[in-house]
Amino acid sequence: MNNKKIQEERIKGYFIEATKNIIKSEGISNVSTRNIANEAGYSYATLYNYFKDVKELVFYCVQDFQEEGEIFILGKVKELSFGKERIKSISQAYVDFFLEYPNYFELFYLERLSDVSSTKQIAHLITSFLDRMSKADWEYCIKNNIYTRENAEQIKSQLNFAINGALLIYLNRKTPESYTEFLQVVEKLINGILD
Amino acid sequence: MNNKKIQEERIKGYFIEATKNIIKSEGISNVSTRNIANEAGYSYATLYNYFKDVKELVFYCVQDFQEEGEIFILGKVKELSFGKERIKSISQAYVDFFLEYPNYFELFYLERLSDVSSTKQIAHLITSFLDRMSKADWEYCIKNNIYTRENAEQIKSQLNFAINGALLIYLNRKTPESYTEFLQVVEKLINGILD
DNA sequence: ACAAACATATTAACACTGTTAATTATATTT
DNA sequence: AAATATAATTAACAGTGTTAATATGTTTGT
Repeated sequence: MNNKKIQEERIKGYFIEATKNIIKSEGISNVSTRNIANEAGYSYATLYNYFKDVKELVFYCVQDFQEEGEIFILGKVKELSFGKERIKSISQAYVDFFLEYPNYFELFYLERLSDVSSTKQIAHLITSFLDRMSKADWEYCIKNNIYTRENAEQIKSQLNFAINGALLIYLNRKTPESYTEFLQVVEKLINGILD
Repeated sequence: MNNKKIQEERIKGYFIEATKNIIKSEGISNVSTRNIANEAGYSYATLYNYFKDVKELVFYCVQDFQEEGEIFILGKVKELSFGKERIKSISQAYVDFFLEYPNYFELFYLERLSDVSSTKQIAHLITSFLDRMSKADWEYCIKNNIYTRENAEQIKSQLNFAINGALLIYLNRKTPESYTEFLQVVEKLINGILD
């Protein structure tokens, strides 16, 4: 009974790993059942013994990619102490992460959700990512009267929406046109919201 | 020479009209060459005599949908006079428009662009939509010292990113879960940015 | 009026896609 | 070793976008 579960999880893991590799290297538009199965070393139909559909499988990658993101972001702010400046740096690093891995942004925000049960949790995982990364800093700011709790909630929400909106428009609508221009826009945006 | 151009534009129009109808009623995921051609009264391959690919055709709909949006938004703010409150109402109406026609938001922001030449103009049309709708109000505010020009640019940018980010997360990630909750979030967001 | 040239529309075909059912292969249990 | 359960595979279906070859209609020159 337990062995069966372990083996099942292992095989699921092979499919997830294969999917991750394809998203990482070729982007989500190149993800297909045949493609995944080939990379995983199975036939394409085997996938359906372990996942409801290919969308469910694809969204299983979110968790792992987010762990990558956490490491990426924390690596960029590790020598900073809690506070407003660290929130700025985390926000900046969050943008940098998706600039370096635009395929992840596609998965996180652009890909249509499936109607499977786990969807809600994944969606929550995604939308609370930035907040989670800067949680301690916000608490610090509130405790030190830099922001009121109410004020903090408001600004946090603004920041999250604005940053993801900016990424959406840059990555999916190529506006502004140049990379450096976008970096300037983001910097102004973050400072404008937090100050 | 001119007749030919006229006829060509007419037939293009039939395809665009067909595509618009499908997007409107069934959503962008149900758009297909066969589907469009059937609605337009042609064979699916005929499409390629008039458009480089189906994505080019699909993005031709943006202009018409935006005109719908303009009418929708202006209809909701027509008795207001220029100023900050009108910017708020326009922003609110902008959100309302995409809440009523989420398929349009998908096309405007979620659909992957083609690499055809006209892409850049369409992308610009999309990303400057909200700014265009409130252009006169911003000028009014600057002239009346409600905002400095620099300040206005900053806030306009924040507003645009945040609103589209909020729509992205609500429409594509179902966060927050309820409609009414989202309306509250948006109202707070708009007020928070503009005040 | 007729044939040649051109423009346009259609069908057939290709290489894909996700998904399901039937079939085969592999373990497991009796 | 035989019977049973489990898992993986192939075949098939109904789609997709796109292209090439074919058929149709229109215009032009003789």
